[in-house]
Amino acid sequence: MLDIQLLRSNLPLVAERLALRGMTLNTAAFEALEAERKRLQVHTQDLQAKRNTLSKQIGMLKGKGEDASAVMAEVAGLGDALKAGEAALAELMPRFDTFLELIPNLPHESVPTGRDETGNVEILRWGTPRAIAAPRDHVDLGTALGGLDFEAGVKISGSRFTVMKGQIARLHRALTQFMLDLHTTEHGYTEVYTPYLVNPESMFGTGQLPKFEEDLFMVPRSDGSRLYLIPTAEVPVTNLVRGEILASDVLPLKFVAHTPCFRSEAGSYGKDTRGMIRQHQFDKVELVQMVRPDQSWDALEQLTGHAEAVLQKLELPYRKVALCTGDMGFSAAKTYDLEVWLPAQNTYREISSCSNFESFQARRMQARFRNEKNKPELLHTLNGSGLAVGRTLVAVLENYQNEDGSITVPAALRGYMGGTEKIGAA
RNA sequence: GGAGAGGUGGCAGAGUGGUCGAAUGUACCUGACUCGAAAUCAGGCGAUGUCGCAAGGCAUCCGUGGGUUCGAAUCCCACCCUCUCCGCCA
Repeated sequence: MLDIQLLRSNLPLVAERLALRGMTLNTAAFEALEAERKRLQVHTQDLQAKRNTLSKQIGMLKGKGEDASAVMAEVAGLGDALKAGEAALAELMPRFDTFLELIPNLPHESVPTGRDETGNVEILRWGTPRAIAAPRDHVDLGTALGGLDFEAGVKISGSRFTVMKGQIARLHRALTQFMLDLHTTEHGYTEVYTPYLVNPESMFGTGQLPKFEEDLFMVPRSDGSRLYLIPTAEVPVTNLVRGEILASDVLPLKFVAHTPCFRSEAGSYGKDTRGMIRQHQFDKVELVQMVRPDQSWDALEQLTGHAEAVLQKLELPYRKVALCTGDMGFSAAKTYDLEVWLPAQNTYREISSCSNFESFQARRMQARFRNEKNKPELLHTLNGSGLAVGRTLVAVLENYQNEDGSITVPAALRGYMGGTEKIGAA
């Protein structure tokens, strides 16, 4: 959520920055709502003030044993106007809030301008793709090894679900353990285990609701309430600080969590239908930071580096891309994507997304800390995948494939694989 | 699921219809004392919104949502959560 004061004081600037994202801000609608809000609020609060003053007089008169009937008659006359004002405000404010809640974050000035993903800017490439003659994709490799069973996933649940078995399942688990250990022991993150089902308030806090409900799996409950399956650990972990006022010296907070992620992928039918690239359920190791506002831009570079370290230790070639204004997510002020090399697709594919949200999520969540003046101030939140485990498995299978269809286990993972050096070797 | 207790400021904890946004303690900030610190003493110290150039004013907030009343932390209704005991259970 944007700062309402910014819209009031500099609406053209906000509209201009949002235009970079391809969004047209309805400034006339905002100004009309704002004018109405101001009129109603001032009017209503004025009436409330009158009522309060008169009611206090009644209290004092009665306390002294004097007659208060004249004042009581006066305050009774306020009743209808007051009720009408309060009702009108109660009707208007949700519309006002909704307008604000549907506005995405403003892109940081360093974000490249562009309409869509073609406007993204490559920052760097790391590693050199190994020459593989006629590379096979992870579907062929995993199926042949008996470790990926897409048909079983379809039978049990439906499309976009996969079953992993044997050494492939273990490799998947090894990747998770490796990532968690790396981030906790070398990058200073605290491991957390969180719920996978969260309430609507949490989804609102990180920005998935109200605008992106169709991307989520929802679980209705018998009492009429609802829970949502998390689409990323970002939601439960970032919401740890929702409604909190933190002491300044606990910042920065750095959390890492491994969770399954659930996405309905509505609107992506026909995209990446083959294999494990786009699933309704996948595992991810997520990095989350809560920092002081003056440190969030340094933190974004560091956090991205932590995600890159995973790829480097696995010796997987990748590139780092700065998303342009038109390709960024709703809540982000700036995002770097890490894209891993997939030989069978002969291209780089997203495996991590690292963003600074500045105060956008914190304002929705009312997540604050006490600053030097001892006043509550919104903190900044960041997160990034470190990494998406399913896609990392795909990358390992494809980049470490051998001519005979076996998979060499990356050196960094062998300790997690009981020393196994090769999967599917005779 | 059943029975009971409880949810008040950063924390602890008073407050059962009228100057209560809320005693007190603690934490925190400022000052005094001190070479410095601790202790002690004095003062200050909730959040959000809104109006205003400002000084400052006003509104709202005592788990949440309704209701009663001129007036609600306080009374009524519903719900949520926490704790204790019982039942069930990986």
